[in-house]
Amino acid sequence: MLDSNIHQMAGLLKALGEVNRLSLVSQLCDCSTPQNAMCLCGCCSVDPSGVSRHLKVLMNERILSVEKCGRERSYSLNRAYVAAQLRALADQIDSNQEAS
Amino acid sequence: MLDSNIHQMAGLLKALGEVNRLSLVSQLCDCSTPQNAMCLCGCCSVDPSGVSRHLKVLMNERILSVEKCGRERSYSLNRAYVAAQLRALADQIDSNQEAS
DNA sequence: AAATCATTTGCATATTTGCGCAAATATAAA
DNA sequence: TTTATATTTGCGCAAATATGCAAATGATTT
Repeated sequence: MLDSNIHQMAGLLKALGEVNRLSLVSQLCDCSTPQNAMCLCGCCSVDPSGVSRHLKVLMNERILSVEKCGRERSYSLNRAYVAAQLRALADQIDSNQEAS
Repeated sequence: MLDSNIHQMAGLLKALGEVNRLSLVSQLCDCSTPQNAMCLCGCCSVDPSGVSRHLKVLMNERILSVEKCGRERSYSLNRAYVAAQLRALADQIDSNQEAS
């Protein structure tokens, strides 16, 4: 596995590997429509500023997308991208064994 | 997604989401035979005690298995388990969208 | 314009995490 | 038994992280 890929993948996994952030992702995963931050506050025990920061981390890893709607911001999960990354890693783990 | 599953999954992702640990996993992924800790030191810039701690974290998340061989311990990647967990998450992300 | 609502940011703090070094432990070899 | 090798653990430290609160910002409503 290439070094740059390892860094990128580690960044993605680290962003997902925090309970409150994964709860946010899980919540967005169950919604077909984008959700704003206030609404997302309900699913994890963190105040709005904390949620805002977590969403920012998820954005930086391209896990979420935003759309501005008036004074709210609607977040949605980049399903295809995240799923593809996870499957790519799973595929490597499954199939990459070589001699020695 | 169930709360206990979120914690478990977050633990797995957090363990994988650190560059040196993911490098260790990547290294083990490329080997068909188990590797000992000294050998694994080469793939990340961490001293033996650090590697030992990282391996312990990965063990706690069931990502690796050990086998004692004399004074060495041979580590191997639990390919099926890790790949299955990652795919399960990818599947949920792909398919779990519901109304509203 | 003033009030209100949603979100972000500065600040302080507590906790966690990764790290190296040195010492301890475990096991094998001389 | 002494020595050497592999691994783990205690300790301290520095950096990163998560969090809440209060203030700032942006945008809508009254």
